[in-house]
Amino acid sequence: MEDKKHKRQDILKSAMALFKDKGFHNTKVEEIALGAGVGKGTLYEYFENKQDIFDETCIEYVNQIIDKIKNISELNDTFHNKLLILFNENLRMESDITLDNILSSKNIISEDTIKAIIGKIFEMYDLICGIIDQGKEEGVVLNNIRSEIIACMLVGTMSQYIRLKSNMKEKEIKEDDVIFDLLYKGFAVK
Amino acid sequence: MEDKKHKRQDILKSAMALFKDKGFHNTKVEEIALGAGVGKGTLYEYFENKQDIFDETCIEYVNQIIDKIKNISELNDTFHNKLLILFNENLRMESDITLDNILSSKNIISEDTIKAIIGKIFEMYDLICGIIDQGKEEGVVLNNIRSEIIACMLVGTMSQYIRLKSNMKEKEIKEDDVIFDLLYKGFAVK
Amino acid sequence: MEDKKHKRQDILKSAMALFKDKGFHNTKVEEIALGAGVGKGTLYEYFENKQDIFDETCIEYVNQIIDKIKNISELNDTFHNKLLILFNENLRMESDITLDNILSSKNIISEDTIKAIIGKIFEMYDLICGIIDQGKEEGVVLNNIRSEIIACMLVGTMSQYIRLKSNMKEKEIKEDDVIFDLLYKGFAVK
Amino acid sequence: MEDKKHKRQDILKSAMALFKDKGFHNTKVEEIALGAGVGKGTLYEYFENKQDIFDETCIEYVNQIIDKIKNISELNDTFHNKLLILFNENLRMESDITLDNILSSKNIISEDTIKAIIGKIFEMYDLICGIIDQGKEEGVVLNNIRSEIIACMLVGTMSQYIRLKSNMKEKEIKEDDVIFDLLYKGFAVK
DNA sequence: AATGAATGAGTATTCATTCAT
DNA sequence: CATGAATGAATACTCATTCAT
Repeated sequence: MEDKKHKRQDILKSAMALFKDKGFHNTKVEEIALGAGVGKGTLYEYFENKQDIFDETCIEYVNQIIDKIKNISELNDTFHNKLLILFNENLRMESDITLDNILSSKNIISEDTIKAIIGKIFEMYDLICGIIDQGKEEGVVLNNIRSEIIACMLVGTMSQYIRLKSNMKEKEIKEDDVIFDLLYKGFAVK
Repeated sequence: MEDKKHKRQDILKSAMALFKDKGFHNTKVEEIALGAGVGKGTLYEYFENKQDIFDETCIEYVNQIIDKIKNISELNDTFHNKLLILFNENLRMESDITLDNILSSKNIISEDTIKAIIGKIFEMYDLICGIIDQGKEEGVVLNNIRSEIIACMLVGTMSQYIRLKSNMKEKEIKEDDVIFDLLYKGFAVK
Repeated sequence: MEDKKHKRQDILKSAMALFKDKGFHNTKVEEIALGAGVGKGTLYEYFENKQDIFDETCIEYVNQIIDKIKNISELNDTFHNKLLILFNENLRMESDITLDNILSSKNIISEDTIKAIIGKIFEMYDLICGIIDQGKEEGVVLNNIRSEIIACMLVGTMSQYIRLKSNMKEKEIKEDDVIFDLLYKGFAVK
Repeated sequence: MEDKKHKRQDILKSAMALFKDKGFHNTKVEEIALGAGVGKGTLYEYFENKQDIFDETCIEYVNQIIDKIKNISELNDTFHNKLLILFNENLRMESDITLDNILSSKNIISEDTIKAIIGKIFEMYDLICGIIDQGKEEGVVLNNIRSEIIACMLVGTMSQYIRLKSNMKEKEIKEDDVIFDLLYKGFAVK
């Protein structure tokens, strides 16, 4: 039974790597099997079809992201530090926390899975709002603005900053703390 | 000659609509031809292959976005108003200005086209930085922060806000001016 | 247009030969294409799928049989001679006139096609009953027995006789006129 | 040992039901195992492969038919009554006594099994000829006609009548005794 | 002896591309 | 120039068979 769960994980792992690298249509079922160290037919013992594998891969990926944020939000630390950790974590992952890049494969994922992922986005926002609420309690964050809106700015800016860095590797961009400061104080002259 | 250019545009237009709606792999060459009102073989008179059509479609799309931003930046108006127009324009398009959603089809676009698009992203950033520089001249925007970084916050926040709105249609979110204000002043308690 | 109809016929002809020889499941689509002198993909220009080809093949085959019987029934000849021709025709074809051997592939043919074929069996019976009615008018065939029942004996006996001959080639069986006589007079001692 | 024979029978029984219902290619080995209440692997303890199971199933089926005819022929009764019983028995089975419907799966059965079945057809004919010979001795059946030929008419007519009944369920056909009479006296006007 | 998880050979079908008209 | 009929390479999926337990 343990073994069965393990093989399933192997398949998902192999699939995730390939889907990330080559996309859904350019990944052959046989490659997934090869990567997982099992036979082609075995995939169909654990999954309905290729689509099913993709959907589960998305869910799995999304869950990993959620888990990371949850861990951060449960830390015994200040709002500021949690934000810092969240930021660095994302930088390290070289992916964004928005989950939106998954939704960009809308024409591939099944309706049900899309709904599930949108649900996860809610969940993620809730977690981040929790962190922001802590900031409000600490008296660090403005009280009169809905946390969702602040979360939106945080998430958007962070992920955009990360994309900018990865796209424009030639131009040196290392203003990690500048952008952080910007979020706190805005760009307006006081 | 005029006619030739025209037919080419028809094909690109048909292709863009289909690619947006169904993605690259789910769009059949025959459908593109049908939508353009030409024969299947004709596509190959104007383009190398399906891949080529996709690449050109991306470039075309990107150019449209650039054009819009250029138009805005060339307006004879204040920094604040230009930002407002940019924001509303994007809201209206229900797509983001980041071009990143195009880059999410990395495994489809050819290397060369990706480079071209990244070039366009530079271009877009330059245009937005131009607007921000105007803000600095007007004394409205902080002078001691690189414009790229501010642009990054602007672009990221705007697009994230738009995504949030489209994903969570049930939850009423209409804090358009709140988020605008947030960018100016940050979320920190003064 | 003529050409198109022609190619369709080529495919059906190739398919019929292969299906007769090897059955549905042992006949590969590629073989049908090869036999018809066209590419694999071409089959799908003219037919929905393999199943469709099979169904059409059955209908085609059935129509050929019906045509033969119709031709015989429309001859300007006596009941007896028509029966003789029918009998010899079947002997020559080395298949039976019952159409039932087609219905033996029940689990292969689609519902609709089965219905169509059963309809054809009615048609065939009607034609044979027509011949029998002529016999009644000629005063050669008993008037007080439903023609269907007589047709049943005719068809059954003929086809069984043919099967017997083909299965038991070693044992000499050449009582063609004996069995014919038997049908007329029965086996009872007078 | 008893147990071994029993399990073998279970498998054949399950297989026969499925093959009759769905045909060879649409019956999965797993289903046979399931129906027999054994594991998939167990089938291969008792049979070489799926083909082998099918062949044995055919033989089994054929033997059942032979047995029935043998039982009838061994009855202590008149020719006429034996014929009547044979006829009704077949009607009840809703299948024909000809074994030819088995031979219609020619492309599935192995060469050897086909030979075996043709042998069985001989056997069956011999049994029916025995019954007919009894009729001759009783002075009821014409003496100057080979029994095989009469058997051929009997078998062919009976099975055709049964097929007709099953195919044309809507049209009422209940001339069981009429067709019986027809065999005795033929259709000719005296 | 009995099992069923694992396997991969085998095949129908799709669709971008070609080229004769 | 324009076309669309013809093509076959490419690939997801099935299922009989094996073999470690």
